[in-house]
Amino acid sequence: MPRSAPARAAARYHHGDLRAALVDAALRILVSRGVAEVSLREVARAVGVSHAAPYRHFPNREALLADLAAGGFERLGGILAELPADADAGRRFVAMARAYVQFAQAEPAVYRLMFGPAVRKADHPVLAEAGYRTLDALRAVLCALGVPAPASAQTLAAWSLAHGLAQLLIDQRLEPDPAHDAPLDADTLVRQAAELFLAGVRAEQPRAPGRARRAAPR
Amino acid sequence: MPRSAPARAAARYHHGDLRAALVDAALRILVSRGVAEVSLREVARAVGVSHAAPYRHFPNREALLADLAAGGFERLGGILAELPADADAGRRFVAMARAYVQFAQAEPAVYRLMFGPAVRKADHPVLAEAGYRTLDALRAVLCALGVPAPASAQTLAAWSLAHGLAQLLIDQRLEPDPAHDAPLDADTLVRQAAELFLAGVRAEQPRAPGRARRAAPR
DNA sequence: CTTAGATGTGAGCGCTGTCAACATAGAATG
DNA sequence: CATTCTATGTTGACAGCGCTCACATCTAAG
Repeated sequence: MPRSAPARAAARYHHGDLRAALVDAALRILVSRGVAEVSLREVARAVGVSHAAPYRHFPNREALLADLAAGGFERLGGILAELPADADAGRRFVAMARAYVQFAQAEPAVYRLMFGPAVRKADHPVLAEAGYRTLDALRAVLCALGVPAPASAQTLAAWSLAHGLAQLLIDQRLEPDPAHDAPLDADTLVRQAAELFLAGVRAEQPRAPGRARRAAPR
Repeated sequence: MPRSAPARAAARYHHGDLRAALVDAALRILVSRGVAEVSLREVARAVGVSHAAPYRHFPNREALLADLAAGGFERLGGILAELPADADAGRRFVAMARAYVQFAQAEPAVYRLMFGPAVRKADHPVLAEAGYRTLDALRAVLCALGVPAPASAQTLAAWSLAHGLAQLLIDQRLEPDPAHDAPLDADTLVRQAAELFLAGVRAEQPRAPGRARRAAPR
């Protein structure tokens, strides 16, 4: 069966849009069988081209994975951008944390690709940029909460909390310890953690009248 | 040159303690060149045995990696256990967070192995157990802080914070955004994050009656 | 039409994990 | 001591992988 618009005949020498088809197949394999199974040869096989064809569109395997990661950043960015606007910045923060972790749980393999070491961001500056922009959404909410500096420890701590929670959840590190029966509802956990964080921010906030101690560490 | 005590002759058929030598060589390669370079054949080469010899001691590559991860848990457990006792539970908590992140930064590849998906804990229950025991140390400190349930959201949030911070740091996700010149001293960041967390815990604490926070801070 | 560039093919290299058959050493047993 | 058993190491092989090359084919510009 032909696979896309410009493909009318069954077997054509030129594919039409091989690059997109490769990314598509790779994503399917990534989601269903894990990153280890995403080989250029397997992807080529899935699309129905020769094993060397992908090299006309990607310099190497990592570049293909980087493309998948970039797609993940796009989806995550869209989700965070379309969160319902809430007057209460605190509720907005909690909602964002929940959406963030839910994304990681919905696409664990992609999430690992986005933030893990599989694709070195040094070789793919687009990804570093995408990461910064994702962080910007978080910054905006925290700014509305009254957190001063844009790259403050609070912002990074918030991200760390969400990232750590996501990571631990998708790597099954928070499975209920057999010693203590805890059903562990992930979403509840995220909400509680986010509120705990909020409590911390609000507790430290009043101490800054006009802003007391700013950067000046040590 | 002979490599260990029971090896006096230059080339013996039996190695003496090949298993330990393999783990040792693997760790060296892991640290110096990354997990991707840790191949059974390369490790065997480094030790000076044939390429199939490792299969007498490990059923597959993942089992060798699991051993490295277990070693990491042991070292981390030792570090956390030997933290200087401090009367103030809050200071103890901050010290623990710092030690935790410092370990991750000192042995990033091992840390990733310990908590990442490279080694499936389902196949290596020893690792899951080790993870729980590491968490126990954290639980103890938080318990001293007055956090009620042992598997409470607070405990998991604390772990998530430390884990996320460690992960983001070793994956270079917190590199100073070129847009904002922040030198980003990791240790300061960890301390601030930990104190923010403490503030949150203390702010939520008084709501629990029957026992106010005893660990009278400052 | 001609030709140049882009895109897909096929063969092949060296690497890997893993297995099976074989070789050897050390320990247990007679 | 001689024998046998078992643990351990070796050799050889297979399939799969990333990647590169020379070549084939298609598309489009001149």
